[in-house]
Amino acid sequence: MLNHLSNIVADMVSEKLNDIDGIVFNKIILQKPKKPEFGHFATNFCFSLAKEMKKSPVHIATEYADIISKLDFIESANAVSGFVNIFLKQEFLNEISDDYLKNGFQAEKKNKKILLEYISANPTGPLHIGHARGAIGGYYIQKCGSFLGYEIDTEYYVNDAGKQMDLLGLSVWLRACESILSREVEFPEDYYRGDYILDIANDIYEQDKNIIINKDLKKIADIAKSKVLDLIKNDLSKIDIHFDYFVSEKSLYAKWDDTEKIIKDYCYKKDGKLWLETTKASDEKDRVVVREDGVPTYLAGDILYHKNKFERDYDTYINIWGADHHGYINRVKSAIKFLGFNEEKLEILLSQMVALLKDGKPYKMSKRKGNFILMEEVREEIGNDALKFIFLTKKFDTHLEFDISKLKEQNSSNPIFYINYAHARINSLLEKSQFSKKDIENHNFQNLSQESSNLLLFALMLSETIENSFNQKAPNKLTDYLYELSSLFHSFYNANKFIDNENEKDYLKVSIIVANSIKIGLSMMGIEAKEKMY
RNA sequence: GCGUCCGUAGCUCAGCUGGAUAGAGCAUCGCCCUUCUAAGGCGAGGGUCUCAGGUUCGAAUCCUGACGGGCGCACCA
Repeated sequence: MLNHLSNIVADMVSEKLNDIDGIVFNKIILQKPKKPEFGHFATNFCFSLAKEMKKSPVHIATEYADIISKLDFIESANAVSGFVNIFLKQEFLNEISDDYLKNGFQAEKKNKKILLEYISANPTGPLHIGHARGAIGGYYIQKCGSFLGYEIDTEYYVNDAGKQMDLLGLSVWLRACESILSREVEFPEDYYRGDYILDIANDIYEQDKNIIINKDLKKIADIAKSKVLDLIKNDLSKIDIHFDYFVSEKSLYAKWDDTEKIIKDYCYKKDGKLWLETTKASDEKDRVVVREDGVPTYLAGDILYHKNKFERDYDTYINIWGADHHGYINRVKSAIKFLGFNEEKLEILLSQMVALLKDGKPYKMSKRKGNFILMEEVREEIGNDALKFIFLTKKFDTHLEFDISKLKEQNSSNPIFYINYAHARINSLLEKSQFSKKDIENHNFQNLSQESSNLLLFALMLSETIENSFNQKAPNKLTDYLYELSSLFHSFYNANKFIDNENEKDYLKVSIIVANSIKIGLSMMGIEAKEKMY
């Protein structure tokens, strides 16, 4: 069981109070106080008890602080205007630290299977910077989830059916006609531009020129799709993203007739189309699933896809969608209900749009016009680590604003450098010290100052930070934590000399724990902590 | 118009299961390298938490209503 420090302490305090009083404390919630002098932990439960007990919070706090301070792992517990501020004993901190150094964080299996679907960008062009948020966010969710003991499979839904595929085929063919066959062609307004279209055209022509000459659009589209998908996979592999499954939309349609039978009670015909009564669930209007010409709509594909997903029997399904799809949630959830599945198992995370600026001005991207910024382009410019970190510094549902020009000049102002720097400094201190790492790890704290115990305590709170971040799907909780931890360390470093200090072993043991937490934290983002900065 | 996300320092954003003096980065201005990595630290200035009501011992946080912005409102994906 992954036992978080604040839980351990809260449990022991609750238990003690239950023993002496009629009131049952389920669990006291401990907070990290704003100021270090308020203690290692603080709790405000006296405020909520005041009404029930008909006593003033201050009175209650005084009474309980006295009891709490008698616990053998507590150094002191003080009542301050209704709060109880708790300081832990050095021996207790030592015990927790040794456990951390020896066992790390070992999460027990949660026996919960999660299917995480993310990115699922249409295979009509390489990934652009707007996709990066979902991509990196999904990767993060997967890492944290696995760390916490969930079993997570990842999946990419490939929209390889419909009009856009026709358009992709046509775009490639037209480019081939223009550039290879030197014919005069007229491009429709909304065709796909970009160099990759020409590359694909060239490839196909080299492989079998007849495909182009005979204008075999179906075949062209088919080849183009798989080539684009390869491009996407290649971009993703560079940031270490790999999927367990790719599911093709096209391949699902073979089962449409059977599926239609299951939901037929919720369907009706009107104007030659088949409608789904999604208003009977939670939607605002009914939706067409099959058009007059017999071609199923995109929703039909999603019905098939979610049927397919739910038949695979996971405990939870997480989809990460772009926020522009939010109107789609009710439709899909309605359909899942009609199929006889529990739609509450589906959690949809909307990642808000990334608004791009260029030199302070709004920068509009359009895939079809070809004026989009590729994720790969930015990755090459600023590197894997910065790309990943930056996209995780904000909640999914915050609108994110990036200035492309600034992003490209990221240097010392980039927080990832700051965090790595702390890690590298610790590494360097350990090299400088006359004591071996083993000596330091085996050392028992002798004389922890308030600053050092504060730093230590914060470093020990890594696991609960990851859990909170995962549960709330808020990656910024971890990036903020790592930044703050690094900041505490840098401060401490500047204020204290480590080597040849009488407290050298104390300081270095704390530092090892800080470095561990930084390392594990960064690994959740697929970033390797640096041992050296130069 | 309806739905949805949001509105906190000059800018980008934390803080939101109600609690101690509302925080950070960037930008601006000072200070700290004969001392372990200055890609660092310390300090200063900068706020009517959009507005108006309500709930309460206590509201940036919860509720209602305005106002302002992004996105969506397809038989496109």
